[in-house]
Amino acid sequence: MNEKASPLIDPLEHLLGYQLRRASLTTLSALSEAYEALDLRLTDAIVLRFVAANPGCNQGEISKALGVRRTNMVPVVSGLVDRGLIDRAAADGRTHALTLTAAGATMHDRIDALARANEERFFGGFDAETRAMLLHALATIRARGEG
Amino acid sequence: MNEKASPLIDPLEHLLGYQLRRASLTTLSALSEAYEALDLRLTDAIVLRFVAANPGCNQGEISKALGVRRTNMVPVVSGLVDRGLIDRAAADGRTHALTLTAAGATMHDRIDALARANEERFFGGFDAETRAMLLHALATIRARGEG
DNA sequence: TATTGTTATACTCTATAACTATA
DNA sequence: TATAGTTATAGAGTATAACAATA
Repeated sequence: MNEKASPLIDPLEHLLGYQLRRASLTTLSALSEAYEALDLRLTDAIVLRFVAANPGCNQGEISKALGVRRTNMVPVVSGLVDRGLIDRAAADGRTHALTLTAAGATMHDRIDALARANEERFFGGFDAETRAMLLHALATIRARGEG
Repeated sequence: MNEKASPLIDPLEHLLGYQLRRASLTTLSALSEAYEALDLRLTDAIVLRFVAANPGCNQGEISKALGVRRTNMVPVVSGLVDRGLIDRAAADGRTHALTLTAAGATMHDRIDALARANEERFFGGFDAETRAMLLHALATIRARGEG
């Protein structure tokens, strides 16, 4: 029969938007698999990072920064509180100030180590100038969507 | 009260993996909105492109090329057949050869125009050398995930 | 009146298991 | 035995509407 390795012509090869998606999925699925060892999803890890960087923030602020709906933040934060990784303290009557617990801080260190390893795996082969250029290009692309 | 525009420190700003995701979502959601005028989803458009570039291919080959499960390809192809955009002809007893109908070819032209406009919007501001560099970097990233 | 957090809900996307028919 | 297509289903992710409590 036909034994060609890749019998199809790829009409998307030159489309930057599509290649951006495939590359993004590649790095994120690898990171997601790494986080499984910590029983965390990507969003859990991102929220822990935000709380670590912004102690006392509330979940509405995190939602806005991540560009996700307020409603979808609820089960994520609640889950992290239930697991004892985040502490939720009443700030005013309707806002809760979020901070990492000691267990959350330990988890954050593990997250950071896995994320750094993932960055090294996928981007470590590029020199500093190329990485800076990539970062700048990605920020430019995002700005073109928001503007 | 606190009137800062962005009160949160973004701990993900330097992470290429995360910025890759945000940039990818930016370009894809814009393209997805553009396709709504044609009543097509992103996957529909991609499949039409593959059939256009590879007349006579089957849906298993498309699945493999796109990196999606066989099972999830079924409703996509069936929907395009039902809408008269793709023709499905028995090749052997279990394989169907897919080709574009005349309506499918017309739709493909519209898809291509919208995709080109989207590429121009998000990547047209980069010079040819930068775009080539981006494309090469993205391919390299993907290869590091598959290897 | 606007904002924060919440519940309920629905739709899309993606993933697995199991089945039929065919090579 | 392996492959192509399919069905049913379950899990994520993401969307909207509506509500209570508070600013």
